[in-house]
Amino acid sequence: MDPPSVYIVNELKQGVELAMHLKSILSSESSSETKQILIQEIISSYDRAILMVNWGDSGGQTAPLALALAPSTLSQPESSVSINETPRSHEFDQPFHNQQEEKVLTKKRKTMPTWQDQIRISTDNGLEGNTDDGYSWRKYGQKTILGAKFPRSYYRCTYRHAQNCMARKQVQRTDEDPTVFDISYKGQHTCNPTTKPSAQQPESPEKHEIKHNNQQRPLPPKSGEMLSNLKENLRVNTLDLDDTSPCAFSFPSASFETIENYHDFNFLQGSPSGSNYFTEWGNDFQHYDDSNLSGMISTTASATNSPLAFPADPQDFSPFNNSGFLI
DNA sequence: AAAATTTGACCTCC
DNA sequence: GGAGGTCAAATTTT
Repeated sequence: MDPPSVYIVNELKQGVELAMHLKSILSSESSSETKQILIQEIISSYDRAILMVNWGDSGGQTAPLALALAPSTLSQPESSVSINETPRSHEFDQPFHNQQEEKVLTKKRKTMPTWQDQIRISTDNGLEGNTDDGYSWRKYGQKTILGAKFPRSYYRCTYRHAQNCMARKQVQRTDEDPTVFDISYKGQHTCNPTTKPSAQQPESPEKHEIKHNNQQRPLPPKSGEMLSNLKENLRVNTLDLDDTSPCAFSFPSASFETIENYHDFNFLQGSPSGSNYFTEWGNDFQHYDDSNLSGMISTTASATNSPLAFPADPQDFSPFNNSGFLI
């Protein structure tokens, strides 16, 4: 489904407005920082518009999460979000009902996750806690990665067993900037957010590395709140989008059902292909690598003191809500 | 005591 | 065989 032109027009209009704003302050006393922000916003706005156009040409595939997350308002200068379509692999294994069956048929279990898409989010002040996405996660592993200075941590939804929620994410501090974290999401949250404790959720990936600040904010956040957080903390950079064109916009169409709640991306709704992920999850509960059909979203984010809301999973088909963040 | 994290072992893929 | 991902027992934290 193509994004309605109105969205594209809005982005372009915003770009124009921002440019005008910038023009008006160029000769003023405004700090160079403010100008920089405006410039970045202008660029981001146009980038998003371009993305939308490209997306529209991509044959009905959904746009990347980051596109939806792209803030339409000025954001804090120190934050940034960039989208990286980074097809890491292709996750098209056949769905199996159990591991045995899978072994019999293919002898392979797809342990290697297949991260298909990557969104880069980064903020400046490298404090932890900023990447809290509103979901409750349980760390289940850590691995040193070849060539990486810092180990990668693996998390799964706290409600994995209680609610068969197979959502996972991995976090890795980037080599270049220790204050920046790579956060990749995989799978969908099938847990019912409304049943989650309203207070205290562990969670930010980084919390494991630095356990001091601000953790425990109520979860899951209301969607409005999260959107607000996003807008306040992130800036979108649409770099690298074209590098991986073959896989760009490869999210299952349903992915945006979550996102639309934040940005009114209603045009994503009703995509024909999104309805069966859920079933697979339910049946294939036992193996860890079941999210063949799901797109992977990864973000690079450095934490800040302010919690950064981020939809961990764009494909939440939970019958309870579409946003995945309903209270 | 329960929940969460740590960490070495195990598994699968390349 | 190596790398990355996950499991699960041990340990730590709440």
